[in-house]
This record gives sequence, C-alpha cells and structure tokens, in this order.
Amino acid sequence: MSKGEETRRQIVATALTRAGEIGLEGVTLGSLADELELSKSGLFAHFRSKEALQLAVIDEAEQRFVDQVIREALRAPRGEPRVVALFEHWLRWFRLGDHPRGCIFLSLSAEYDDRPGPVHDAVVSSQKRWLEWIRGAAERAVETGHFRPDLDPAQFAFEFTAIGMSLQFQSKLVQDPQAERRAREAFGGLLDRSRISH
Amino acid sequence: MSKGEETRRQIVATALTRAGEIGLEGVTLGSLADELELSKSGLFAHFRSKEALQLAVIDEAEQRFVDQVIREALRAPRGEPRVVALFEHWLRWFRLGDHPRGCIFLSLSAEYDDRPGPVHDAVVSSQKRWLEWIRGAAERAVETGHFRPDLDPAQFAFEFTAIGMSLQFQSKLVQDPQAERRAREAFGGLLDRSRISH
DNA sequence: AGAATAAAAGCACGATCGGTCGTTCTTGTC
DNA sequence: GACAAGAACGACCGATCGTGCTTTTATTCT
Repeated sequence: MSKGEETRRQIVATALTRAGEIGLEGVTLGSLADELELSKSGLFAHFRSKEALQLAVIDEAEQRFVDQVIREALRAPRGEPRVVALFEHWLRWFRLGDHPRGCIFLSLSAEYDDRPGPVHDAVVSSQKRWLEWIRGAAERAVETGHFRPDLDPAQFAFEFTAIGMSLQFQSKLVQDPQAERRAREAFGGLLDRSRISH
Repeated sequence: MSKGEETRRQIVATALTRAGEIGLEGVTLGSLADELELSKSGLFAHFRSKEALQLAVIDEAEQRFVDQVIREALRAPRGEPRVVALFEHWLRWFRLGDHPRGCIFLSLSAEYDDRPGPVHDAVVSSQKRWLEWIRGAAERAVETGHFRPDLDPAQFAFEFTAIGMSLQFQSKLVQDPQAERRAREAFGGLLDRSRISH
C-alpha cells in the first residue's frame, strides 16, 4: 500500500471515531489535522472537499459493519439461528468499536434525517440495506419453518431495530448498566412471538 | 407581557424549530438573527451566551412536552388506559409540531450523548424524567390489576421508548408511510404481553 | 543515482463563528 | 411630557471554518 493510501486510511479512521462522538458535521478539517499532526491543506488534498471526506467516512463505516456484523452472521445456518446471530453480532458492534461505543449509524441517522444532500442519501441507502438484511433473514426463517407463516417480516425488522435504538439510548445517554440485559430480554420476547405455535 | 419577553419567546421558538432540523449545535446566532430580522447583537443580548440559549430551548421543549403529552395523558384513568394515553399522545407529539415532525428529544439525545457539559446534563435529566413517567404509569397499571404482577416496569419503559425511536427512524429517515401503523402494532403486542393471563 | 511523481506544507482568501463594545431608539412609569 | 430602563443596533474582535494555489519535501520507478 502506498504512503498516500495509508495516510488516507488513517484520516478516515480518525474522522470516523470523532464522528461517533461529536457528529459527522462537527468533524472539522482543522481539528482533524491537528490530531493527526498533519497540515490542514495536506489533509484536505486527499479529498478535495469536506463532503468527499464525509462520504468516505460513511463508506468505511458501512464496510466495517458488513465485515463485523453481516458477514459474521452469514456463517450461522439460515433461519432463526441466523436471525439470532445477526442480533448478537449487532450487540457486539455496539459494545466494542474503534468508534467509542454505540452505533455510528444511529448518530448519523439522527443527524441527517432532515438535512438533504449526498451525505443524507448515503446514510439513507445504507440504512435501507440494513433493514433489508433483517427483513430477508426473517423471511427465510419463515421459509425454514422456524417462524410463523403469517409473520410480517417488515414488522419484525421494525421491532428488531427498535431494540437496538433503545439500547443505544439507555446505555449511552441514560447510562443504564442493565441496558444490554434489557435488550436481550426484549429480543427474546420478539423471538417468542415470531415462532410457530404457542 | 413586555416587549423583550415577547421577542425572547420568538427567538426560543424559532431556535427550537431549527434545532429539530439541523441540530441544536447547528443553530447559529447569525442565521437565527437573519431569520428573525434582528441584529445578531440584539438577539445575543437576550441570553448573553449561546449555551444559555440552548438551555432555554431545551427548557421550552420540555415544557411543551409536559403540556401536550404528559398533562394530557393524566386525564385518562390510571392503569392501562393512562399507559395507552401516554403512547397515543406521544404519537401525536411526533406527528404534528412546531418542530417539523418527529421528536426533538431524540435528536438531542443522539447529538449530546457523547458531549459533556450543561446541555448534555439537561438532556439527560429530561429524558430520565420521561422514562420515569412511563415506568411509573406501568407500575400503577400493575397495582390496578391491569398488568401482570411480575411485570418489570423498567423493562416496559425500555420497550415503550424503543417503539417511538423506531417510529422516528422509519418515518423520517427511511420515509416508510406505514411507520405509524407499525408502531401501533408493536405497542399492541407490548400491551398484550404485559396484561394479566394470556 | 537521478528523474518522475506523489504527498505534504505554507500561506492566504473570504465567510462565518460566538462574543463585546458604545450608541441609539423604543418602552413603560410617574 | 419628562425620564430612566430596557431593547435593538452597527462595528468590530480574535478564532476558525472550508478551500484554493504555490512551493518544498518524500516516495517511487527506471
């Protein structure tokens, strides 16, 4: 890997971390350059616009998410086990992280839900892909007979993501140490309701 | 009401609206002054610091929330009806609004969850009060015999707020027109699980 | 080693940030 | 209607914003 590529990576990685703390819009070229001990113009030259940097950050975040959550979950057998794996790896993504803790996409979603432009569009489409993954996994669980045939997969995805958001909220903002336990409890309930019989 | 008080109100109200769109940190004294056709210094004199303005905005938001959601819900009889009323008025709060649509507190929560300071503290304490209201209402519903005696009210509050967050996410970001229906469906399920018997 | 190329630094720009003046105009009170 | 208090103003501060352009320094390739 060339030198320039290497620094570019470092810039994006650091920007990603800061974006999780103070928001993507709040990540400033000057402060970023200071932290990386680069000149502002030297840093800027890698992207040629702030928006390009922002899009690069989102791209990097999604790549990591696919690697650490989706790809990992795909190793579980399809049906309910894969749905569970999706949830468990999502929890892991919340917990650890180069990003300080919690999911950057939730921060990004809140930050750009009312702000049009290419960055908004990138956030939206990445979130749609994530929702689609959950919906698809639920759909397969219906096909394999783990879940009720009359289950609405989109409704399942709605409640699935709801749990993650509440987790982020309660663990980061309100600092409830039991947040993760609560999330697991809620997910267990969701699974119960989704299964055959009862 | 004196003249100064009146303009101060207008400033806070406008700032509240803008905060819902671009975030509280993004509401700039200059842009705010332009929109209200005031000089920046004239506007500034009402607060003497940007932070004071931000705190005033949060205060105003919470006051409205108490008026439009909590106080309204208290008119319903205690127990399950009040829990339902709390949810319904919360939905109403999401729908309409001086703020463009959606709950400002969710935006604020995401914006300040990693940013220490007085504004962060104000957001946290207002959110704790809200959680406490939900928890208390669930607790009363247990006492009145509507809800299972072994229900964990804090868990109920966790799942209650989860639904609202997913609603905001799906209706604002992903623009799902069925989001509110999904939220109602999820809440119905939560109620079912919370009631006596089954 | 030396030439070609890429990366970083330096410097400057116009705009805007939150904030501070002293001054002027508008209010409310007697 | 005089007068003090309060509201709004315009000019300006140092700092920082994103973005150019030019020059110097590293890296890469022959």
